[in-house]
Amino acid sequence: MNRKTIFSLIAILILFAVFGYEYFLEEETRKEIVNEGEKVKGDTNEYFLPTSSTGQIIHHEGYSLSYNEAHEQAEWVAYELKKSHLSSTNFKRPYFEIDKTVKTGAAHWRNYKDSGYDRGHLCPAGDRKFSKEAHDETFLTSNISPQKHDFNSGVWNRLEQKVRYWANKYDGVFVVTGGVLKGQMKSIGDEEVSVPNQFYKILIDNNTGVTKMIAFLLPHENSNEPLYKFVVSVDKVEKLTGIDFFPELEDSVENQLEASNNYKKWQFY
DNA sequence: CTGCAGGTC
DNA sequence: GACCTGCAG
Repeated sequence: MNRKTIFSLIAILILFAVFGYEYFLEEETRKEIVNEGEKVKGDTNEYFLPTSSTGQIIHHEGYSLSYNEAHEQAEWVAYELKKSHLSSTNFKRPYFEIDKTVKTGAAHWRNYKDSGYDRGHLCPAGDRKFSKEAHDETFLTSNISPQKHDFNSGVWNRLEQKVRYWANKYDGVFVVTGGVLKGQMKSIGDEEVSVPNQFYKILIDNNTGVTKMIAFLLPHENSNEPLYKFVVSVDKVEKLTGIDFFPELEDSVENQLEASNNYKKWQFY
């Protein structure tokens, strides 16, 4: 074997090493963005996860969800919004992507194209701005529900901003949100993604001493009414959705908090 | 912040 | 389909 041949072989080996390493890095990146959804991540406050009526709970890095295949969207999305998560950084919006960890197949964003409905985030991108990965992860279609644009950019957006206000004020809140997937609903796209007639959002906070809860139930239409007018008991949302929201709480605490629609512990202004 | 539409490659 | 820019509530 002459010297030229040896150099050629070494060069080829180096090329394989470099490309192999790059492929490895890409694999790692993919796992970060769309993990296998098998483990509860350290950042997920499992204690507050609701039950699933569909048997398909998925854990991502930045949020967990229960996917309802019949309606092609999550029945709930849950995550903790810590005070330290609040950030003013501005990431460019990525493209919506099918959530491959949904074994029954998550909806394609094409269902929403020209439907007249927004691809409405359940876990808002604005709540996951502490990292590019967490932000982009909210653009999985398992985190999306059809929403009227006026509603999404209006009263729903106001509520999401209020949640950020409370996360800052009360040093973090745990959030569960979704559409009410019951009754007669319109649907959009070839996969017939259901359009909920109501959306709910439930908050729990145990960071400031006494555990407190608040639940909102909003008709799927824009409104200029103040947000407190949409407050309901957690029990009411449970009856509507068939979901048990905080099963791990001690029963006496759970029963008392979930029956109440008193929002005096939550400061609105 | 919340999003969509249109044009290019 | 991916990517960019512009526009709207």
